[in-house]
Amino acid sequence: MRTSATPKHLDQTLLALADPTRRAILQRLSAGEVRVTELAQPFAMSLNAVSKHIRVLERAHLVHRRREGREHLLSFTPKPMDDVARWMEAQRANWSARLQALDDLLQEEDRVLAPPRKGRTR
Amino acid sequence: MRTSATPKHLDQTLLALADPTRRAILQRLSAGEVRVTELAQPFAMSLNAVSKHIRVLERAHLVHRRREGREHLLSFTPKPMDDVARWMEAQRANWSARLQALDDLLQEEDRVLAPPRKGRTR
DNA sequence: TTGATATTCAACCCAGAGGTTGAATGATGC
DNA sequence: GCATCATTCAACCTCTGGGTTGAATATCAA
Repeated sequence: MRTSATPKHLDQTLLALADPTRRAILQRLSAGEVRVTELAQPFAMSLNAVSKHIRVLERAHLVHRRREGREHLLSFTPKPMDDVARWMEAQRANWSARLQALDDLLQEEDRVLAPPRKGRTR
Repeated sequence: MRTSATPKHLDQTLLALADPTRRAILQRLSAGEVRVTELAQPFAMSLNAVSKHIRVLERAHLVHRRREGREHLLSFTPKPMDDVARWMEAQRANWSARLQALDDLLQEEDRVLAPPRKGRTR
């Protein structure tokens, strides 16, 4: 079934990561499960605002919520980040392949402009 | 002077990447310089829309523009992607360190709950 | 000059982010 | 049952993103 890495997924993951508050949340969460209120405490914004950020992270599947009574325990889910990493790696490969091709081309030009020295030039 | 990797930079880079059109543009550009019109051609949107996307990519320093007469030649600049990769790598390290700590803890608990067997329990 | 081409600028539209406040829901503890 | 605590839902505001169209700018070609 292969759920990972459709463009839509990438969009949501990257969008979720493109905010310092949310990155801070992930950082905190990567140290272990935290309750919503506890998580919100250090931020200079309302609990509601943090709650919304959490929803964005959930939508991107970067955060998982486990209900325990009235408390909601949040944890980090790294898989979407792996997908991003894979995309970036593919991009990097593309890029360096192009540089290699360019390099080859330049070397070819050199060979043409300055043929195997045998006197002759000049 | 160290320009790289302030949160603001990361925000702009990740935001720029969080759009399929812009990712496609980067893909195309990683194969070499392209003119704006040429670049816009395959997309089902106005030239102006593509022009705006390009501006977003420039703001994130993912694309460099070289003017040659009336033509603007665009090229891919990979450095901001490296910064993203570095952040993700740090995050990943954090995460696995936590898993390791958790693992150690569980092992410790095991040792406590089931001490070096010597009969005794039951 | 004049006309065509490459590109941006400007104004506008609509949807969605990111924040607020206030009310609703749902578990807990007496 | 009742007050309290943890959390979300709902409505609202403002700003920005992504798109449009139409006009402006700059270069090329004649």
